[in-house]
Amino acid sequence: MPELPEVETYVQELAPLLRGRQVLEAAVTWPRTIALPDAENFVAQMAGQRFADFSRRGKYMLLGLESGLTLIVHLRMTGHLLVVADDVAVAVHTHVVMRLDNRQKLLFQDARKFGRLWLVADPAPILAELGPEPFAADFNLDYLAARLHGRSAPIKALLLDQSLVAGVGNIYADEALFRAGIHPQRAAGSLDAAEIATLHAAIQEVLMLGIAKAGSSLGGSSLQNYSRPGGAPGGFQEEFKVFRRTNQPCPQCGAPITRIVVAQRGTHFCPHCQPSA
DNA sequence: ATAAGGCCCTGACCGC
DNA sequence: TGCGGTCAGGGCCTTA
Repeated sequence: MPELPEVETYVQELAPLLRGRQVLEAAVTWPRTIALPDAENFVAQMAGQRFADFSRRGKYMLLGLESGLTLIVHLRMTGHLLVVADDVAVAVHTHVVMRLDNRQKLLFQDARKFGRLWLVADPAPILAELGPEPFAADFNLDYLAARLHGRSAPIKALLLDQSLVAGVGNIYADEALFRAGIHPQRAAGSLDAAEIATLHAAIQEVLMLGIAKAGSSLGGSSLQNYSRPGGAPGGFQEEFKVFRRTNQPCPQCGAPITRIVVAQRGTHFCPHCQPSA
């Protein structure tokens, strides 16, 4: 599941491939992929659009078009965007094809069909519920403390809440909590000031490390399902400390990593380094 | 308002 | 080998 680091890398790698390119025609084969407008209007409106600028907000990719419209893409679990030559056979799970003006085509593939595309004049309503970017000034200790104050939900659940901080998903939530030495089931409101500060730093650090890895030409990315926009597979086994390392030794103390379920999500932690209370 | 659970999907995996 | 069942999970929706 692509999270902020992978989406950031995606955007950076897509930009040079798409900037200035015009969409000659679009086709949609799984209409539910298109969140806005409906698939028919999406196809009609995408024709002739030219890609201009590229950015990211949380896990959303924002592909700005010269017309002023924005193509928003959320990969969710298994979505991929890739640019291939026009004559490449379209693989299974390809739900959107956009033929470009340079004998290439932009594909959206998604085995699980959770990913979504929007074509809108104003991205703001789509992004309205997102919290601050993890590296922005408004994601600070005062903010985090205020948002955690009084909350009984497990801290892991709040880290997954995109309105608290945008872009953290299941992988980096587990990694941040491990780095901070905080048990994922701790009631969010029970964290003291020192723990909040440690967690705040840990969130930024694991995301930064993720970006460095996802962006490095050798390291590839984190995820089995993640592949580069050009189509080459990203590296699969990431050096995560705890994520999906059930029963493997903790890199800090050697205790076996434990897997539990928190907020309906598989959750991995070290019971020794992340004591429950 | 908050918390918890279901839902969408299908490839991977497991046990028989 | 084949087959049925279970699991994974981001964001959205419903329920309490």
